Amino acid sequence: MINYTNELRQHNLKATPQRLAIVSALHRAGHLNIDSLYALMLKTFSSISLATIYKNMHLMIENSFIEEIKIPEQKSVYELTKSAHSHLVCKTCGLVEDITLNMSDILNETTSKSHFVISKTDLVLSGYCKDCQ
Amino acid sequence: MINYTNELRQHNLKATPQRLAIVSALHRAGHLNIDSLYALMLKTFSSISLATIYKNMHLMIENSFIEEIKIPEQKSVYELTKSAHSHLVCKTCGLVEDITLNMSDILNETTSKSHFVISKTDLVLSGYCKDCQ
DNA sequence: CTGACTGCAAACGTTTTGCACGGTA
DNA sequence: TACCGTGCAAAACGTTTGCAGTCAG
Repeated sequence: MINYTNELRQHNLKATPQRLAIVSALHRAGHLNIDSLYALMLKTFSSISLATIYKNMHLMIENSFIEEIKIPEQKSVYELTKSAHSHLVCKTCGLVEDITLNMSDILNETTSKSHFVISKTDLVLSGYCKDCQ
Repeated sequence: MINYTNELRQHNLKATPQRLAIVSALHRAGHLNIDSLYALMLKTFSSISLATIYKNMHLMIENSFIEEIKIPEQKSVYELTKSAHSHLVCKTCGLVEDITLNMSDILNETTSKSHFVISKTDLVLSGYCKDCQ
């Protein structure tokens, strides 16, 4: 199990036990919504507060340590910040998976068809995972 | 101003004045969040209830008459269902615009890199519109 | 030692519900 | 006329806040 103490400090965040637990839960699970994260945390911190979870999520999002992913017809999930990528979501079981796709054609097409300057692309591909097809 | 009476009925929805007003507001504005929609509705229906708005949104989403678009760091907006397309969002002024992009390369790449069967793609391109650059 | 973090409880904003009345088909 | 839809008020829900005590650095 990786120790995130230094990473947290580099993002101006104190390495409290609760925070370390949140981060390593995200590391292990990949993607978690608030409820699942809270449920996981309760296993090790029986008295952790939902307020603590929310406060930490905001703080870590502000400091770009984690990111929120909004998903159609599902609750948002959170993940540790990594290099840009897209998401696969299973409509049946809710599984969320990362996938790295080449966006350059899309961005070129956007530039030629609009007057927007794009700084971020969020792509969610919904369908059915291997097990649910 | 287009009359949506028949379209509503085709989707098993009675054409009430409130519902017609919601639909034509969406038609005119293109994309609206709940607050803006409610504010607009109050101009013509001074006693319309937020509960009515919510009930209608759900009903019309279930019947595929309208769709919710989830946007990073902004409130969701709603639009009349049209053929598949992506969205441009301005980080400064919040403007949401439709854009039709060719997704076939992305879908092919996804098929070759994963075991998901994709049925829907949601792409939000965030950046700066012509006026806000 | 000091400021930041935690847990609790209360507050808050948003969305949902139940119900009596009113309107569409 | 029969049912569906509306508006109101209350309830439920998820999230945020204030505060006193605790802990990391």
